[in-house]
Amino acid sequence: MGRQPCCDRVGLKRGPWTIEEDHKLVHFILNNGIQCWRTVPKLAGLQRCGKSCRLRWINYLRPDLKRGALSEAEEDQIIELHARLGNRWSKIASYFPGRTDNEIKNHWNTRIKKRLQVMGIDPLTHQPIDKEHETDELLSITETYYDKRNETENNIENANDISLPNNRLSENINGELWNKSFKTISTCYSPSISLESINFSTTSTATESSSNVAAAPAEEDSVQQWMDSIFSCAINQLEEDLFLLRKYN
DNA sequence: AATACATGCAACCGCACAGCG
DNA sequence: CCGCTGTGCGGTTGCATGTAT
Repeated sequence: MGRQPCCDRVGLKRGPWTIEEDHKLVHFILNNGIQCWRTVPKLAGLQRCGKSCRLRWINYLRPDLKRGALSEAEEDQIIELHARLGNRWSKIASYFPGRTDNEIKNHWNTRIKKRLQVMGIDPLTHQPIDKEHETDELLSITETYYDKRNETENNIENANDISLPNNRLSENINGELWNKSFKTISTCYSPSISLESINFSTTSTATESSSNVAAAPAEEDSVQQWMDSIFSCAINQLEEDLFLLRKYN
């Protein structure tokens, strides 16, 4: 016995939405809100299935949607998030208020992928495509970089309470590359940040962590947000380093 | 001007998962 | 624990539009 279809498809309209349908859906949702998508088309007088209505609302009709092309800065952030999160488009979209997962996914598939390929980067792995021409040293650094980045980011993601850095972060933030990155951050981001001042410990308690976090540039941010900023900065720096290494090797 | 091909994006499909009885 | 339902997600498709020949 297969799964039942989400709705009775007989007599339901498919394909592009008309202006009249859009008006009906917007009018209904703004007046009644959304209790159950399955009932929305019936109550709104639409010959569509609930799923189709939901998609239309989320991807096109929501009033808080940001229109227009994605900026280069947004593209860069998508690349960085994709390297961390993979094809988890909804998760990536959550970093861009007013943008939808569908929009970001489409943008990735149609533009960013090509941009990365032109740059010689595999969009899937975010690693250089042509490894034959890389030097051993560069390959080693690249691998260390990605390993440490993945390990550390996984630890952050897996931490029970994302507001506290009481995970095994210190074990990962100890390589030379990371030291270098944090030094960079301390100059470009905030002079008060250093590995010493952060002093993440596997045994740190919530209170201890909070006092360390107080040195962070934006006290109102959660540690997760703060770490995101740090990683963003660190990753940019590392990518710049790799670029220079490639250039001069 | 006509045709073929490429591109971008809205929409659909099927699956996974959470919540509930 | 199990089955059903509703929702959300990621992959894919198909069409409209733009560009090249």
